[in-house]
Amino acid sequence: MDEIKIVFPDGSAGQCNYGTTIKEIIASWKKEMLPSIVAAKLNNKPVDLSHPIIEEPAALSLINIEAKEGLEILRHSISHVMAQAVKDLFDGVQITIGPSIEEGFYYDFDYSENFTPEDLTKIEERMREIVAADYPFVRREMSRQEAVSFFRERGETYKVELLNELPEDVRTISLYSQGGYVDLCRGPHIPSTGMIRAFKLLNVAGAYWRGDERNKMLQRIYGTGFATEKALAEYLHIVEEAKKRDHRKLGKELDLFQMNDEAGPGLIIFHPKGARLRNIIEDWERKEHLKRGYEMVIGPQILKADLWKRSGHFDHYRESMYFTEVEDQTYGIKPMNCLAHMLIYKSKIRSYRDLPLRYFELGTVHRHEKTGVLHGLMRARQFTQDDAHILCTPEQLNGEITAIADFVSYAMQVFGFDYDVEFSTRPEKSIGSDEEWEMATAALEGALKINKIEHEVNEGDGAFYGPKIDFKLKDALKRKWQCATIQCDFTLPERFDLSYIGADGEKHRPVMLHRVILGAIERFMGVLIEHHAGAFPVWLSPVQAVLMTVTDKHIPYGEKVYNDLIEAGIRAERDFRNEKLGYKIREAQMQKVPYMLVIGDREMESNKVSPRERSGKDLGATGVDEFIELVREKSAQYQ
RNA sequence: GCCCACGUAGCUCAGUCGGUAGAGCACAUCCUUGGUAAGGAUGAGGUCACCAGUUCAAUCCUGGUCGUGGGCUCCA
Repeated sequence: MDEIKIVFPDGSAGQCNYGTTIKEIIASWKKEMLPSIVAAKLNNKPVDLSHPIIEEPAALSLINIEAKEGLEILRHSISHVMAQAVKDLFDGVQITIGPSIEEGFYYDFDYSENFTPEDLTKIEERMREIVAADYPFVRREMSRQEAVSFFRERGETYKVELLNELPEDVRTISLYSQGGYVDLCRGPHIPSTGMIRAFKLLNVAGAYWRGDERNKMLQRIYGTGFATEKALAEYLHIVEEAKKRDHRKLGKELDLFQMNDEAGPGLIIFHPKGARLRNIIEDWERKEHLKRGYEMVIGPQILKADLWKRSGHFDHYRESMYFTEVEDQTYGIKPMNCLAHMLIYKSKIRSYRDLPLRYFELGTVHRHEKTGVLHGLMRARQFTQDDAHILCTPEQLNGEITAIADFVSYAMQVFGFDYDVEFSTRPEKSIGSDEEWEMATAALEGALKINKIEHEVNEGDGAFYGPKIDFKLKDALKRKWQCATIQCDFTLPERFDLSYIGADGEKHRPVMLHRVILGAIERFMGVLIEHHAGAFPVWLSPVQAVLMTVTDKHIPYGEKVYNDLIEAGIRAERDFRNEKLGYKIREAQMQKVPYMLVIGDREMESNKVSPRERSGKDLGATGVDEFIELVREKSAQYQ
């Protein structure tokens, strides 16, 4: 067979000689495209550009460097270049794995010394040399046996381990090399190192071999790469922007909360303004839950350990719980709110006519999170969930899930977020029977299907007592945050022997849903802070307006206006200090207060205020009532 | 919990190759009464995270503890 029929990416037909490489085909077809093509797909299989065409049919499509897939290949190739640079510079380094990840790539190394930030600079320099040398990425295939002895000879024991753990049926192993560096890799890769134009090494971190904490800690170098310098600069700019928005930084600057060494790690102390913000959110929660048929309940903070044994928490969640001894009794400090809700249900005989019962609690829980995971408001040891437990008949399950999904959708709209939905199934460590899990899984999945809710599936990611639907909101920087979740639980009603009397006069087991809407209020506040960069919309602003006098003689009138605003429920503050107006404005601006009300001669004479928006826009002289109305309009969600 | 880095005034940070520290902002007092992002002067403020060790001498070196940050594992 000398001639092979090929189908070009645009669908047109052509032919080439047996063994012609894809690169050669593109060169003769549309040469100008070559610089932006990292790899190709041959009959939908990703391959290198150096791949020869030796089979029919040969349908080609190209992978552009700017496309998601192209970027992944580019980054993966950069990680190989980085590994080469590290091997060149440091003796005795063992390479392990180095994939591309969402925002870049990493490579894990086993090395006796620690890499320093200066080392990163050196590695980058060496990488630039490798890029300048324009080494081709060469694919080589060998048998499993050959590959094992090849890496064993080179002292790359991690690669040998990887090879040994490949499934039996993998017989041929592919290796990629560039400029003397060889790595075990499936590929494809970019044609040569010269194609790399924009990359940066970001930081060094520890990472367990194969992500298992029982294994050795390796050193991971993170980096990122883009098709162009411009795209890299844009990415680095977003990283900077994220740093500026860091809720821990803004929390301090805006005087919202503190974390205090003396109080303990993971414990949040809300300052007046942070407490106000939190109260606004919680008021909104109560109002919305009452509207939707929830009843508010309040459980105790500690419950006897025996009860936690009964619920299964003692066996499955003990490591994350705090315990305390009182009068020879062990009490568990609640890490979840469900127990008291179970006891409320059990306090009397329930009829099917009572269901569904929806118990809502802004429940404060304590979880003994590992120190290394604590992160400002996002990950604390004490936090408050907008938690509810719904007890219903199996038939009602669908409607309840639908209603929750609607609630979440409404909440996200009110707070201004987009979101994704993820569905998680049974994890390894779980309680309950197979049938229960199947029923619960089918119920959640069914509701998603009926309501046509688009979602991803995370196998094995569910809670230990049931499968769950997670809603991940997306903030202004497109970062995802876990907030709402719906978890189906057939186990707890069983363990607590919950029942209701059905229309048939018989006892039946109710089904339970655990759900949160905003999740942890603390985390949600953290997300809000970062989403708005601290400049909250009027309805959420801890301080909605600052009154500022031009001179001391305006203070009496200022006090009168202040009283009017406070009376009307506006969160106003006074800045009547002996400072210039510009100074007061600057301060209010940095505190990101939505309105600054200037009070001088003109306002005093006309009985008005002059609001200046946070944007810098001057609204001109406005009656006090008129201003109150304006703020009310902008706070409609809250009223 | 694990790996690495870090911890200096209320905040942001400088500094001391071992001889008990400094700036800007904030704060206080005084002057100034000034219309849309910093008016001026003076002053107060630190057991250099904590505990040991080495040393004539430790904020600096060593070890430990606590905390913070970036990750890993885990998770609302």
